[in-house]
Amino acid sequence: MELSKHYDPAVTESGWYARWNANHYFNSFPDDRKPFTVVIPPPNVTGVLHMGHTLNETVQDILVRRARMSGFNACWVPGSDHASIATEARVVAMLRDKGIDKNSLSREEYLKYAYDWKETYGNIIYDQIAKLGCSVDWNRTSFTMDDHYYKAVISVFVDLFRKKLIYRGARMIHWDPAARTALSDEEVEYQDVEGILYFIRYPIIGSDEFITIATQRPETIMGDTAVCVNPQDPRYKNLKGKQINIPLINRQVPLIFDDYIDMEFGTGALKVTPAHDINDYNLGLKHGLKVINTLNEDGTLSPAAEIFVGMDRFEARKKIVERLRNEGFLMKEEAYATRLGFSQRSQAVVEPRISTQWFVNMKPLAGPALEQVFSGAIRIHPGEKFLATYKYWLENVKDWCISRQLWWGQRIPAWYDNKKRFVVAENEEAAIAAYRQEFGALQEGEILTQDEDVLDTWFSSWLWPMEVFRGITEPGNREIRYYYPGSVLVTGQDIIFFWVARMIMAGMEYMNERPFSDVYFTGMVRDRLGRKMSKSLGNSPDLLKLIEKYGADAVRFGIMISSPAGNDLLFDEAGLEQGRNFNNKIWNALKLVKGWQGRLAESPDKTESSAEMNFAVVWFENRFNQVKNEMQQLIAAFKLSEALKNLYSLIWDDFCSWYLEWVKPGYEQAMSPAIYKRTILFFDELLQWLHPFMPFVTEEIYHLLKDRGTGDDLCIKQFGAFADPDLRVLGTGGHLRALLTAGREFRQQHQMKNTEPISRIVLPGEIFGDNQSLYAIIRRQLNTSVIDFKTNELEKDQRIHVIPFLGHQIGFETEKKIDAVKHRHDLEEELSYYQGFLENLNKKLSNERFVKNARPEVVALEKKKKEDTEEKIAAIKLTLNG
RNA sequence: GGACUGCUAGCUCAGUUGGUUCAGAGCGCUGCUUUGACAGAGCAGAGGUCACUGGUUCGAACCCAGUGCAGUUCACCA
Repeated sequence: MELSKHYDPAVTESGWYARWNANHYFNSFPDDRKPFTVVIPPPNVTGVLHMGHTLNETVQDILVRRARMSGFNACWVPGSDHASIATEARVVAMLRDKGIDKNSLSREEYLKYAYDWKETYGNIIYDQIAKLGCSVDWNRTSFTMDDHYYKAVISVFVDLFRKKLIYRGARMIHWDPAARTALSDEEVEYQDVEGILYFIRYPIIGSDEFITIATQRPETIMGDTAVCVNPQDPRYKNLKGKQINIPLINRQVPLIFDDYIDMEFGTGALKVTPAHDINDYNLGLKHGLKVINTLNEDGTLSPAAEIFVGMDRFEARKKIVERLRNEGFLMKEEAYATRLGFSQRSQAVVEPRISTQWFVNMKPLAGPALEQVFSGAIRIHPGEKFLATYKYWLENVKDWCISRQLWWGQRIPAWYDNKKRFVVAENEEAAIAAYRQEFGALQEGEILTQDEDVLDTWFSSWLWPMEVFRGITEPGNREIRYYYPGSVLVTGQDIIFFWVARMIMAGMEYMNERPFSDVYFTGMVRDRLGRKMSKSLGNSPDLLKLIEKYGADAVRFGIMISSPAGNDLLFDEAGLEQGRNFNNKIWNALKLVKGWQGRLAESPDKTESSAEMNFAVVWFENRFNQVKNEMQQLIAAFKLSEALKNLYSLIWDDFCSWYLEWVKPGYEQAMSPAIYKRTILFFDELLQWLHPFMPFVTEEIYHLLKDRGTGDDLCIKQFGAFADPDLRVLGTGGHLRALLTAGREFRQQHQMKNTEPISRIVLPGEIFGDNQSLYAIIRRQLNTSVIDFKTNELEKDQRIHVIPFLGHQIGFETEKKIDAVKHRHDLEEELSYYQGFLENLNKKLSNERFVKNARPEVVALEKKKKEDTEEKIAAIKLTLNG
């Protein structure tokens, strides 16, 4: 069969993915093998996979495929997350485009639209996961709003409520005015912004005096219910018992005293607005102040504000500043650097707001989660970066606000009577029963009404490692017993609190066991210049287009090769190009090896060329063992990028550039069948080791290399055992390569083409021993027919070019005269380097303190270095004077 | 403001318990090479005061202290 010039991923990738699935290679069932369980961090159904997902999925696939090929029963569960706020925002926007107002719909009608949306986008994401080659078990696809999953979330809510770990109460929470819902602390992102500090004077009642306060938020003065100063502040001591008038609305509020006030800041006087600031709220509690909420849910001013009612808060700020200025209350404005909280999903500026919400009491859950990580039961990679953050968060964890004023999500299972008394139960029927028990029978005509709100998405995601195996809804079932706990969780470091810590809490609470043994945090994907990927910068590439252009293997390669463990990944298409070229390199090696198939010698091999005696074969086998050992260690330490680099270099340099050249038959020569067979085996195994990283090209070439029986697919081929490398063989290989390089350099310097033979090479015999196949390599690679070993008889002949080599001398004899001047110059430079080196060694060895204090091995090593260097110097001198 | 992490070749990063065959890799760069697997390539090569300043040590990219810069994260000072 004629093989194309370049490898073409498009034709092979879809075909192989379909075949793997048809053969159910990715479907897992509990059996006698050890499980290797990975649950995908479920992407939001709101959109498409971005490069961060691509990195995560690739890492997971590498680990899962490797486990599958290492005797484990690998199970990778795919799925998606309903992402309540984000999806609701998208669906509402979609409806608006269609001219439909969400508020005109019933809950049921709305949810129908939302589910349609989910079907469309969820499937796009799954298609991308497949295109990337991810070996997930599609039969296990889970969604956080599946029926059983929904039930699991509800039952966990009910259970935690009964355990008094969930409560309902009025608290100061973060309010997203755009999404019109409460948020958890984690969903608020702070940004430094340039603000203005306004100095406003408030009239003191019963005098002509004023007291000046400083604020960033003049639009909240209508919510002021006090002005506060430090009791130690001499400026204000005389104002005790005074009332203050709020400008514009003329409301009287008391002047209060509290240590909390920093006398240095601003004017040392604070306007207290308990409804709109957490600190003011606390002050209000302490001093029994009124709470006046001047903002509506959407961020406009409420009737309680009295003025500018219905105007947006930022617009109102401008107007109020204007009026304060006109009416003489605004004393000055100062530029002020501050920090504002933004909603992670809607980007709206978050408002502190007092509101009745549901909360999880986190402290009791945090303890075991902390212990799991600190005892080493759960290992975090890379540890040093995240341990401290993890610990701090858990030790200072605050209660988790879990209710959201949305429709897309699990509806809170609480039912209220007319008097707002409530019961929590799995469903309405149970609620009625529970109600009767707690409050007695319902009044005639009275009904219980379910809470309108839904739960935070993360309140469902935290059950993911359990409920994908129905561990909550069918506790103790066969699957949860087999697959739980999972092996490794791969995710972005940005959701360590949102998800990872909470999963550990839930796992400990409901399984009394960690949900996974290792957590591998990938970095953030940035562009080539280190900027975050964002839509507005247009630097976020389209995954499917990249796969179309380079192939999925190249995308995987490109993203892994530049992704050192735990560091941010600077995404650059150059890496993908490197991956594509790598595909092609392997493809061409295939073409070369296939070409030998028709040239196999008919007679059995003679001893000299038989594979076991052949230096190239022996050397490569050991080199491969060396890399296998290195890779094993690197992968165990989650250094996947390093492992891939080693393998890349093994294939490209050691296999293609050295090994294949060494065993390549000469022009019109036959190929040794024994060596051919070994070469195919090496190739097979190289593909196998590469397969987890680049599954498509390896599977394709594996099948082109040789006819395979049914079911002999690389995807499920089990790794064999491997030995430690023989270091002596590796050493000799290194010398051989150095010799060949020296020969090439010699040719380069003297403009000798490869076709022009070197008539004779003189080598010190002790370096390479008596392996004939090795000398055969030297002869062919350097294009020479004669190798002599009489180094001490190197004639003083213009045609002999003598160079120092590993403390010895080697000579190249040619037909033409060589340029001796440049040669001398190089040698002299080399000589002076070694002389300097020797001087240092001598200095060190004559230093009594060194000889006395250093370990004996080190001293011996230095002495050996000295001897070697002296030998080298002698060899160079001999050459120069020779 | 606190905490953490990093600073090694033009770029991205390795460098395990301190020992000048240890200053490395990939990409990029420079030169040469085109009938025989591969120009999506081959071969050869150039590039670094290991952020800075001190200290410990016979010896420091590596350990310690300080400084600078960058990044991450936490924090209620209006």
